[in-house]
Parts: sequence; C-alpha cells; structure tokens
Amino acid sequence: MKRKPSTEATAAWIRLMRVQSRVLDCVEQDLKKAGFPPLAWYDALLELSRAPSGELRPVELERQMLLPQYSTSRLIDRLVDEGLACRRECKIDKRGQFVEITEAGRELQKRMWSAYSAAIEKHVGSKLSDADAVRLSALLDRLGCSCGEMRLPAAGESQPSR
Amino acid sequence: MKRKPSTEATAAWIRLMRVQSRVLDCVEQDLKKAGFPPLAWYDALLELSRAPSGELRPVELERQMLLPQYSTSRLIDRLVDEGLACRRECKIDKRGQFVEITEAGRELQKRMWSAYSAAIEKHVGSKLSDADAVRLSALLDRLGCSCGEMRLPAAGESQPSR
DNA sequence: AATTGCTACATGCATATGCATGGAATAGTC
DNA sequence: GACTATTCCATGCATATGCATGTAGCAATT
Repeated sequence: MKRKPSTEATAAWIRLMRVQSRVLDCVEQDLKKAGFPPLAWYDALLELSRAPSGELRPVELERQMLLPQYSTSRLIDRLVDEGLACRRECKIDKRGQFVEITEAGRELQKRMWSAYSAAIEKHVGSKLSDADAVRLSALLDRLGCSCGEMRLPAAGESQPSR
Repeated sequence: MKRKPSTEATAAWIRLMRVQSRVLDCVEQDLKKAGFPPLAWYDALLELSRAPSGELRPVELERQMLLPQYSTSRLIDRLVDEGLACRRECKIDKRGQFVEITEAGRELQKRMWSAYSAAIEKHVGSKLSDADAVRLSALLDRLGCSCGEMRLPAAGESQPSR
C-alpha cells in the first residue's frame, strides 16, 4: 500500500484540483456579479424545493450536500434569517426539526438557476461536446466512492445539486 | 449567450464539483492524520524548492498557486513562523522581497510528498488505468482557460504543485 | 522634480470555517 | 425503569478567509 502513483495519475490529480478550482471560481464570480448568494445556498434551496413537501431534516440536507454538520446548521440559520426557509417542529423526533422552504426561497432558487445555468454553459458546456461531457462524467464517477458513499443526482435532472 | 447547458454538460459540472471535493477531502484527511499541515503549505514549499535558488517573489508564488494576494501573504507569514521559509530583502525592487525556503522547509516538503503521493495513489491512481488518467487529464484541460490564464506543471513532474 | 499612476505587499475588520463540546432526545441493554 | 450509547442539532472559541484599504517604492509623463 505504499506504491507510488504513476505520473499519469498524478497529472490527473493536479488537473482535477486546478481545473475545478478555476471553473468553480468563475461560476461563483458570475453569480456574485449578478447579485446572488453563494452556490451553497442554491444547492440547499434546490434540495428543499425537491423534497416531498418542501421540507427536509437538517441531517438529510447535510448528507445530500456533503457538508459537515455544523456547516449545514449555520447555512440553515442564514437561509432562515433571509426568509428563504423556516424551521418547523418535528413531532416524530423531538431532537430534530424540519426545514421548510418558503415562497421567497423557491423564487430565489428559480432566479438563481437562470444565472447559474448560463454560467455552466459558459464555463463548461461551451468547452465540451456532449459526448465528451459524458466521457468526463464517466471517468470522474470512477473516482467517486473510496471513503463513504455519494449520492449523485439522476441523470436527466436539469437543475443540478452539485 | 443565454443558451442553456445540455444535461450532459450539467452532469459533468456536478461530477466535477462533487468528485474533486470528495477526493480532495480524502487526501487532506490522510495528510492531516499523518500529522502534516494543509496541502497549500506543500504546494508553496514545492514551488520554492524548485525555484532557482530556493527563493521566489511573493507575487510569483501567488501566480503559480492561483491564490489571492492577501492569501499568499498570510501563507508566507505562517511558513516563516514555523521556520520553513524566511523573508529576504529584494535589492532590485525595494517594494518587494524574496521568500526563501529553509532546510527545515525542504525536509518537510520531502516528508509530505511521501504521504501525499501515497494518498494520490490511494484515491486516484488505484481507481484509474494510466490510459484513463491521460484521458481524464485531456478532458479537464479543455475546461482550463476561460477567464485568465493557467500554468500547468510539466507533464513529467513527479511532485505536483496542484 | 513634481504629478500621476501603477505594482508589491501588509493589515484591520467583518464574516466564515473547523473543532470540540454541550444539551436534549431516542434506542438499546440489563 | 435505570443505565449507557448514540443520534440530532447548536454554539463558543480559535483560526482562516474575503474585502477594502493603506503604505511604500517604481515608472512614465510633463
């Protein structure tokens, strides 16, 4: 288990790190310039809006977003502060709670998607044929599950949850 | 310019974000468990150790690492605090300075590489054939340069700068 | 050589993050 | 039911980050 990586693997690692950091940065900047909050807010709002009745347990949100527990907790705080979501009592488990998206939250999510999708097209879509995008996804998926499990959104989803 | 991304492009975007975040997290955790500082320190030490006489202008480091200016400035502070680098006067440009790696810095970089390379092998190399790694790199490179320019390390490098 | 403008770097301040811990409720064991 | 372990969530505190600005030196123009 002390084998060294091939130079090919190392090169792929480097690209993975650098390219995503650049692309993410570009997309985040586009969103910010359009006056929107960070992508994490979008992801959370999307997950909530997709949930059965627009509400989710924080712990679910946490799992879907691959965030540490305290991080989701504070993200929810901010969404609630902005009136994008609200906390609801959880009758079946008094430790827990539900977080429910508000109308304002749903609207923001939709408005963000229009800027977000444009950014994806600009920074990813326009650089890759559909066939290459599929190849890239397939290769990336192979790196997915080494320490824990990972939920990927259904293939046909038009609005990504990252 | 308002065209929407294909679902293929969107899926690739999602994977790119999620997979790199997971893989990076795994690698960082491995390093941390082995008692090492964050990867950014390694990157900086490597860049310094590669530089002509082990020294670099902060502004160069900044460009290579794709970090904001204030971030490099404080990273250097920490390296200096730990005795891994030291600041030197820059005679040709009194605004500037040189940052020089110390012996301790070189040693740490080498020790980190041993843990780091093992992590790359574990989380990337072992999941991908060399040929697939090359394909992945090629696809990622296509996403590289949309807003600004980007330096990628030479292909044969065994010790990556991310 | 004075003015203007730019580059290199540092830093104060507000916000965000990581870490450890705490409290409160459930689940499991005896 | 008492005890212990575990899950769900919040939060205090230290550190890190982003943003705006400051300081000092260089460079070009006049």
